[in-house]
Amino acid sequence: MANGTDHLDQFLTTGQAARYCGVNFRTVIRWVQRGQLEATRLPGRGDHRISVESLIRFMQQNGMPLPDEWLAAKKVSGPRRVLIVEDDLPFAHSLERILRLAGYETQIALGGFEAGLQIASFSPDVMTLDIHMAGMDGIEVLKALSRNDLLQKKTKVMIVSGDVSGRVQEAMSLGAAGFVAKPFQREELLKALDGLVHTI
Amino acid sequence: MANGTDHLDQFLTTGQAARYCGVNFRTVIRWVQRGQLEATRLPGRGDHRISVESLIRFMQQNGMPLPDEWLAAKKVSGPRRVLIVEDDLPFAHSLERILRLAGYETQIALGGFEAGLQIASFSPDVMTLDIHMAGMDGIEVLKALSRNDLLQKKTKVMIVSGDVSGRVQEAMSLGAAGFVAKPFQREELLKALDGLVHTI
DNA sequence: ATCGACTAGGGTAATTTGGGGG
DNA sequence: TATGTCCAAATTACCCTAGTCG
Repeated sequence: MANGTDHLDQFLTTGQAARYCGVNFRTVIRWVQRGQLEATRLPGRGDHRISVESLIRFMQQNGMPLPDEWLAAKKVSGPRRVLIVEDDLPFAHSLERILRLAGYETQIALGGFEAGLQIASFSPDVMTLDIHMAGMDGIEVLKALSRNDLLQKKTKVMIVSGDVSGRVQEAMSLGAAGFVAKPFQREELLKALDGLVHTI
Repeated sequence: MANGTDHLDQFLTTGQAARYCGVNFRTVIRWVQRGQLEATRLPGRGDHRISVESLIRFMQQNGMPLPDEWLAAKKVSGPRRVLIVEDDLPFAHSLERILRLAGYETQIALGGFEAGLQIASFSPDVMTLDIHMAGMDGIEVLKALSRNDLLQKKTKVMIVSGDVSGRVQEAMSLGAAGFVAKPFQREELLKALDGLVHTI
């Protein structure tokens, strides 16, 4: 236990997590108790075990620098991932082409249900959302994200829309993080996305 | 070796169990000695063998996260989970009441996007799907499930609908596993569900 | 400047956990 | 690789102090 690099680098003790964060282990315990950091407890004394993924998420959310070893070990995401939610397939593909050329990983969801599935499996950093899709309501997506406490937590929402009417205002007030009007130039899109991605 | 996928994945050594729990193998031995974790001993040196079921029970009782492989392999049993996809909230609640009284765990999704999110987080055994919802198309949900290779794999789909027109036929041909016409009697619903659940 | 609430960290004793050599 | 035993290190809960912020 004097050892910091155990056989199990999947789970960390409070002391190890504390060293990574540069704080006292009591502080880590408080983060856990406040529900800011996820941890499980062992039977017995109730020791905490913190998964590396949880800690990385926590540190990224709080703007803490990640240890170089993790960056080197690629435990931390490489290219940013964008989920394109769009029922107009040709348009989705053109979006995809632009984003891939710019170095993003992309995936396309043709509807709300698929978007929900892929949020979980793809864990995108950003979701572009057309709020005028047949068979689904972008506003509902935002509300559902809020209900499930996922908004801004992991995935930011960028509205892509042809109208600039009240619906966009509504979407922004519901927690969307960005907006691009259709039609747009390649640079506009990338600039807007870049702005979002660099706040993660 | 360190790998958990041995010839015999039914019984684990202390070391394997320890890796799953994120602790040292001595700690596992102590849990066994304290009677908190069930294990059998081999003749000879007295090696411990821990059945996967015992370990799952132990981990669940102590709120430890189970490895994804086990969740995917459905080694984890428990009450059957039903995801109710329904935008008519009063009706959804009455469905929920019936199912909970029958011992199911339930969750309600108010739309397609939420349904997608919850399929991932809730891992339901069955999803009841109204194919006539405002703002979403049940047929699209089935198609999306197929596209993502999830149909029948983990979650079966039971159509709940008021019409018996061609759309239901279409849904069944797309891979829905069951059907209940609205309005229904409590027994009809449970019987249909029971049929599905016991084929899992 | 003082108050109150909150946060980070220290000290202690009791207990659990983990390491080394048999 | 696993076990039993002994021992050292780590962790916890509890209480306390100092610093911060409005």
